[in-house]
Amino acid sequence: MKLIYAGAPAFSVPPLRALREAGFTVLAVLTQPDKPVGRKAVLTPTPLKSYALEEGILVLDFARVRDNVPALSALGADVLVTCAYGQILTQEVLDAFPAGVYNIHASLLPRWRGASPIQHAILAGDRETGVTVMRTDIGLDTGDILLRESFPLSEEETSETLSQKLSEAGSRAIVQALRLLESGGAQFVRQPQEGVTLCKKIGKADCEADFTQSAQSVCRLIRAMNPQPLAFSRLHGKIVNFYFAQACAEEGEGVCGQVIRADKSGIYVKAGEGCVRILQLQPEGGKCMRAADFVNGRKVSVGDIFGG
RNA sequence: CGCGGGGUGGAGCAGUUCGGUAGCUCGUCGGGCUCAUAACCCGAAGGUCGCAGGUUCGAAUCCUGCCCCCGCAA
Repeated sequence: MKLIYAGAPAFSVPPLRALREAGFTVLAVLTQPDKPVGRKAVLTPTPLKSYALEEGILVLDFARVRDNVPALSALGADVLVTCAYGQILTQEVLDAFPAGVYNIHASLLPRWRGASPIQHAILAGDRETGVTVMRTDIGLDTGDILLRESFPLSEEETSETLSQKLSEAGSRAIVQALRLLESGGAQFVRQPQEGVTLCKKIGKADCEADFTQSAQSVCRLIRAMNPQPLAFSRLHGKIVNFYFAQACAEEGEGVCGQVIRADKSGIYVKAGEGCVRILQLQPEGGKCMRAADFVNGRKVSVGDIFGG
């Protein structure tokens, strides 16, 4: 079975590797054009493109796939596998693959259709998550399900660690899925009407910690936004990004967002319910550091208030 | 030329305005106290103050050029 693989972020690399190791022929990799990254706006290829180039795979990085259907068809692939590709496919694109278009999605559909399933599963405190391989249709992650792989989601997981696990699960799932297709044993299940949730792309504006909420919620936000784009708050008028924190029961006088204890064990911030023990953070303009170091440099002390 | 912060012993910072023997907290090592300790007390080691040049009797500090790190925005 010959295929074209579409993706972009690091998340999409392992499944491609797995498909090739499983013996599938990857005719080309479809990805996003290089984008300017960082302060110096250095033109940077997507992780998937870098991998493809190293492996000597043909790379197609159209700004708009929909305008390049003939070029895709010309390769003669049976299927298109997509994984966090980042472009909406048109019917014309879907029709260009005789054996169909399949997507690896990082949630248990129909929950968390959309752009940020991993972050939202953590934000919502889901107890379970996983990956879904579905037959792509014209809707937003609405296609029929071929198979899913699920596992428990602990309160320790960050988007980074969860993303790795899901990427590995997705690798196993897509290989299994394509084998089912080849053998003719594929069975599709329509997505249920119940349990549908949507998630949009996450921006920095969604990352500001609200200490009037429960400590658990704040910690979920921090875990969901680690390592990108990072949950934050303001202290003395400057932005402070949070890397790691734990909810705890520390008691103390103060308003929500106020520091009730600060020592080498962490910075304890009073929340709507419970207390957020910050363990690792990064001041605006500075490097990521342990809370103990931040306290050491006298950048925060008991009574200071986050969120001002 | 998108806006801004920063480079000072192993870590986090002060000192730079108004040049004059390099300081604080933590860590490390040694010793002490203690049933014990992440607690406390005493002591020690450890720094080309990002790099280069300039001004000066004297530069972390003033002037010029360069390198590197980071936040926001894209």
